[in-house]
Amino acid sequence: MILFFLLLGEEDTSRVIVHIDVDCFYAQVEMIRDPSLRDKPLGIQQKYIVVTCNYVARKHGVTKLMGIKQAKELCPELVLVKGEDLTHYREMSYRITVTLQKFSPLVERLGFDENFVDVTETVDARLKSTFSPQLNGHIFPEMEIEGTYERHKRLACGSQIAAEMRQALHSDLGITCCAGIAHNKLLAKLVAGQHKPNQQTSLLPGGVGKLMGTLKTARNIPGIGSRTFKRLQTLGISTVQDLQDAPADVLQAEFGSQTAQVMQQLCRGVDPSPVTPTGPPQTISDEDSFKKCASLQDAKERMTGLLQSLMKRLKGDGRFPHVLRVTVRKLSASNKWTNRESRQCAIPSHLFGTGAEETISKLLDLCVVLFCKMVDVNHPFHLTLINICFAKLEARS
DNA sequence: TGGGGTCCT
DNA sequence: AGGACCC
Repeated sequence: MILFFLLLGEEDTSRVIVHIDVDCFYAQVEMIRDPSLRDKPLGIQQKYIVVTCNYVARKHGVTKLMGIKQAKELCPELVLVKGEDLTHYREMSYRITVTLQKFSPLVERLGFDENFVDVTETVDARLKSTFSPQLNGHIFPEMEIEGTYERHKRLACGSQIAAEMRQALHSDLGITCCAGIAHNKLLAKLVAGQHKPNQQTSLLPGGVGKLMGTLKTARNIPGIGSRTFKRLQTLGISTVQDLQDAPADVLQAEFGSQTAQVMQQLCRGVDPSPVTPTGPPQTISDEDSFKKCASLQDAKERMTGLLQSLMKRLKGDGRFPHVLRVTVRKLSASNKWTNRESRQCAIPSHLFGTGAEETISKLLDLCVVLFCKMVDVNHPFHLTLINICFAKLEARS
């Protein structure tokens, strides 16, 4: 049946995808670590930015990525916890993914605080035992339709599984989250945001157009980033409706036929991309930003610190990296971001054979070589960021 | 605007 | 090695 429709170019609406989006993730982790923070306005601080905050702080108008100064003006009682060290967030993030993997092996991470889960097979298995679930949580669009639940058993079953996932996250880890349930990743993610925090929403197939219509601009479609959006605006395209109405040949001329087709599918709520299980990380990196680094000595001290914390993470991972990359950001007249430069080299395997001290010192030597390919240390320089990345992680042979 | 990540060109 | 995207 499915194959027949796909051969006719119809989209596959038979999957059941759950998107899990943790509420104000870093703030929750800190509130779990220190429950006395629960009823206080809390912001997580990285450098001079509040990267996220709890809902008490949001009531006072504090938002994500707000400057400390402005946040304190809006909310003088704001409690700030430093969050530059991601260790605890990373650990909780993986515990969340592991918990979700008990429901299906098809779990895809997106950042530290979002996961997609394809529960199609679980739904099919449950529905075989002639059991008719009620829909759990909110429904989009919000309206009473006769027979809604009967005609959408698979969605209702998915919503029950989502509720069980959220219960497991809460009882096992103390984490609250939102969930979106729909027939593809795009729609599951978008619908999850309809009721926040700590709630879940299921999308009826008939509500796709309305859901896409809630987006302010095409920029709000995941997959259409700032660069692509600027190019669209060049063509006079700004809203989702503009994109839906745009002639295919106009988009093809600007973006090529493949990306043009993907964009026109996305703006209609069509997303055939599979949930791809994430597996162990491809890279392990650590970075630090600062006002000024202007000497090789300073850079070496900073890189040593980064290498020390990277080595601890590597021990937990169990694999060994075969590539080392150093990235710097130079203080630049104009472009604050995208002005990073990087150099990489192979890591000789024997380097991890000896003690940690030895290893770090040899890695630092490699870092200095890479660093000097980007920075003329005989000339004055001014860096604002250094990143060290381990890549090509493989089991030791 | 942080401190991470992914994949593609 | 850089660029786009995501959080």
